[in-house]
Amino acid sequence: MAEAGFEGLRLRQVAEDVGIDHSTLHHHFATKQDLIGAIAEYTTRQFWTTGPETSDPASALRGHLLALRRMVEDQPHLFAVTVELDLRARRDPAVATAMARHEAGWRSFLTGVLVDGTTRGVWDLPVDAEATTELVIAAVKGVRLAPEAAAQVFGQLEALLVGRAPDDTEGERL
Amino acid sequence: MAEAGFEGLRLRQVAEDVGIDHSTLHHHFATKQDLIGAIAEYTTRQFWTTGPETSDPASALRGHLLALRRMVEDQPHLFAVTVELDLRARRDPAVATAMARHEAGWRSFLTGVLVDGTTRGVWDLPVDAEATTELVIAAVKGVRLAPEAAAQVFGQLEALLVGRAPDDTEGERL
DNA sequence: TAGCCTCAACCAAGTGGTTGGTGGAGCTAG
DNA sequence: CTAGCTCCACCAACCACTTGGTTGAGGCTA
Repeated sequence: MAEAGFEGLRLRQVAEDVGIDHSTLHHHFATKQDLIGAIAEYTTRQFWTTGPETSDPASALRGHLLALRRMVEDQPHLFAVTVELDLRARRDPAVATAMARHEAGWRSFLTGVLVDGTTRGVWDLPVDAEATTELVIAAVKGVRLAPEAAAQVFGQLEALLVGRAPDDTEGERL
Repeated sequence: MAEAGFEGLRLRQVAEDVGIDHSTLHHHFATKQDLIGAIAEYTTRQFWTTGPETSDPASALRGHLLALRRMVEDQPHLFAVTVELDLRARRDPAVATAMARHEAGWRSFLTGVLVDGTTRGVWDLPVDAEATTELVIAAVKGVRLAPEAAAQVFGQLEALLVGRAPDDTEGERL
């Protein structure tokens, strides 16, 4: 998937990759649609990572960004598939709902953290919670296409929001 | 293209849309590759808009963001194709070079403006030129998938960088 | 026997691409 | 004017191949 994308997704190839006949594949997934639905389901589920509990909005946001950055760098293929899914969602209702569900959770988490920070006066910038949520989501979605720039993007985003100087070479502190 | 994407791009369909036989299409574009190359060429060329000349980095950046926002809102199909191209570029060298060329120009423009602003001390935030360039590019690329959030994303980005309160309902001032 | 899981063979519907040929616009020589 | 010629855009028919999906016939374990 991550290599060929949906455009190059062939049932025979998938079957061969897992070492079975392509007709056998139909035994597990009745139609190609079902396979794709399962892919969408599986992929979005991969993002269910429970970050460390933090009551501080700033470090919560920082931790979230760091976690995303790590994921982009360590599992670029996962994000590659996500891009395919985002595109596919435009024409495939099943994928669309899976992605919408996934994104709704993400969105509410981000907005929650940002609102929390605003009420506590953590940000020293004009931060609109919803707008910033969209900004972060857009930035992450965009960086999926260029994982090598992940460090820069996340670093700068963090600097702007949480007010820390961007440096890529910080240590292991979580 | 914007509707079906590359995955659904069929020469016969394209030919029918323009009212010719599919074999005639081969008369103009020898192979499907050639057609796709032409699409990439044409699409990237659409972004050659010469913005208003400004010596002020802040308003230059603001104008750039505004122009992009307008484009996203007015020609979402154009950006839809761009997403397809970005994805295609992963496996198609021809598309990759076209996109790389286009992106290089964009990148150098952004970095130029940001560096300019830094030397003049325009930004009152820790703005790393290259990193911020990547951030802006990532945000724009991400927002293509959700044009309805364009106003929020660009507004917030502008607020963070140029330091203006995010409001979507400003007037026609250019 | 029953219930899965597996496969080879097959099918209809496309797929990109090729071939041979048609008809009209434009040019030139008689 | 017109006969002869070359382009050019066009098409119907065709080809080799791939696609997702089906069928029926085993095999394996319980």
